[in-house]
Amino acid sequence: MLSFTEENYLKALVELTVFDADSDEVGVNRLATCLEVKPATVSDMVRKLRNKSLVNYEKYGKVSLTSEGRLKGMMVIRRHRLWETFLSSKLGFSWDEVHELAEELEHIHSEKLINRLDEFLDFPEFDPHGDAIPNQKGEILLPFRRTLSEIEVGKRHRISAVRDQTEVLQYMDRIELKINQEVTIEHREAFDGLTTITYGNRTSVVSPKLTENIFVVCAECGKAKCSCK
Amino acid sequence: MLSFTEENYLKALVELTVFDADSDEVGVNRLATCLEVKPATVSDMVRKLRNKSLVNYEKYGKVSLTSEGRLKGMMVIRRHRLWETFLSSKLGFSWDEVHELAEELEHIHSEKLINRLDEFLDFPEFDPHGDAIPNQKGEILLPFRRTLSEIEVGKRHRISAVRDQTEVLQYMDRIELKINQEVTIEHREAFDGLTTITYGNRTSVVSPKLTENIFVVCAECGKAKCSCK
DNA sequence: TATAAAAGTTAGATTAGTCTAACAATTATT
DNA sequence: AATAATTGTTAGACTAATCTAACTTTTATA
Ligand SMILES: [Mn+2]
Ligand SMILES: [Mn+2]
Ligand SMILES: [Mn+2]
Ligand SMILES: [Mn+2]
Repeated sequence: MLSFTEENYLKALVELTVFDADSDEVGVNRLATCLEVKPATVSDMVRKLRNKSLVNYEKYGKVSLTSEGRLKGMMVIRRHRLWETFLSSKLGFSWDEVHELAEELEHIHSEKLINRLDEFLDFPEFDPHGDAIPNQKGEILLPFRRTLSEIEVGKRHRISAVRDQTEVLQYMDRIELKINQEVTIEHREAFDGLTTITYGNRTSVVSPKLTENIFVVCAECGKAKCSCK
Repeated sequence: MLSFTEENYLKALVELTVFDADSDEVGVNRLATCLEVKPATVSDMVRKLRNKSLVNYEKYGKVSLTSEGRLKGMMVIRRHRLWETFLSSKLGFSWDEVHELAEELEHIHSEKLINRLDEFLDFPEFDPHGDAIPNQKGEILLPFRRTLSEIEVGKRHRISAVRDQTEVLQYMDRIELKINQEVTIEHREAFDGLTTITYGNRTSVVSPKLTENIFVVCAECGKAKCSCK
């Protein structure tokens, strides 16, 4: 049985090498920053995870997940996202409150519990932030993702997901920007990336700090990578 | 914030000094047995809990809860019993499965979560084993309890609660003995305590190992201590 | 390519929770 | 009251997860 700590390392590795898909391996420093511990701590820990066949790693090399490690990490994310969905849809928590609670709940070790919860929630596909929920086998829809900071001016898009960070979510609440809402970029300032967006009957000027955390798809075809005119 | 371990010590102390109410203090050995650790471990730990003002204790003396310790312990039990109720009533787990899962869930630290859960479950008074659920203030109905092994022959009683032990619960399922069922003792063998009981349209011979774990009240007045003829 | 910077490792310390083995205090029994 | 049994404490060791400080390897740059 894995400890909370080991599970958090595997979860972070999935996030760094599967979701943020530039590379399927990652350095010790990067992992340390992400987990908010010192590189020395990570060095020790990845050796331990290698001995359990959960990661590939050798001294001074990069770290990557084995298929077993990837599955274990994916299951932590499945639990996290299902609990977030439960808290939001059944207990009425707002989308900026659920992540912190799910950080604890994700470590409850019972496959039966999580599958029953999945059923109770009617097998949701997405969590409250628009992130896909891995299935029982650890499989997940991994769409190519594009952020509001990358798309061209003038074309209608729809918000599909948001990075799960309290401040982002609370800010979006404040300007009434929601998942599934259609958004158009009116103007993007080359100098500092300040962006004017319209949505519903509103117009807002927002910074890259926000637009980099919002994922969108084409409003017409529903895809992030599309060839609609 | 208390660790899992500290919470388990407080929970055990509530069980030993509040529920099993012969005395409001307990020795190190007893506590050690109950927690399945060695007395040496308990000696260290209770000193630590005393320094946090959660227990009263001095070297070679007995251990008892302070009011703060009692409240903290009671809240662990509140969480445990609410999660058991959730697992049973919403996720369809059987009464012999819920305890083990609740042992993990009881350590999720969020008062807001547990109060929302309470509301979601419609403020249940009892968990699936008939145990009262402490309220938000840590108050609990503490009925005088009498077991099936103690009551007189011939008088009708009703099962109010069962000690939460997997084997007991599974055995009761097997002989179709349920909470709220009316039971009469037909005969109790003085030699070994073997007891013949009737309930519904059945008769069973059961041992003290079972009857000592089943709590009953008078079928007429609903009290454990009654003067009905 | 030589050197500087960045990335990564190791050694030694710390904290929480546990253990065993030896010892000390309290309580029960003759 | 003396002795035995029970109960409880202490010292020293171990594991997991973390840190700091010193050191080494790899990578980037002049
Ligand atoms: Mn989250
Ligand atoms: Mn976590
Ligand atoms: Mn229980
Ligand atoms: Mn527990």
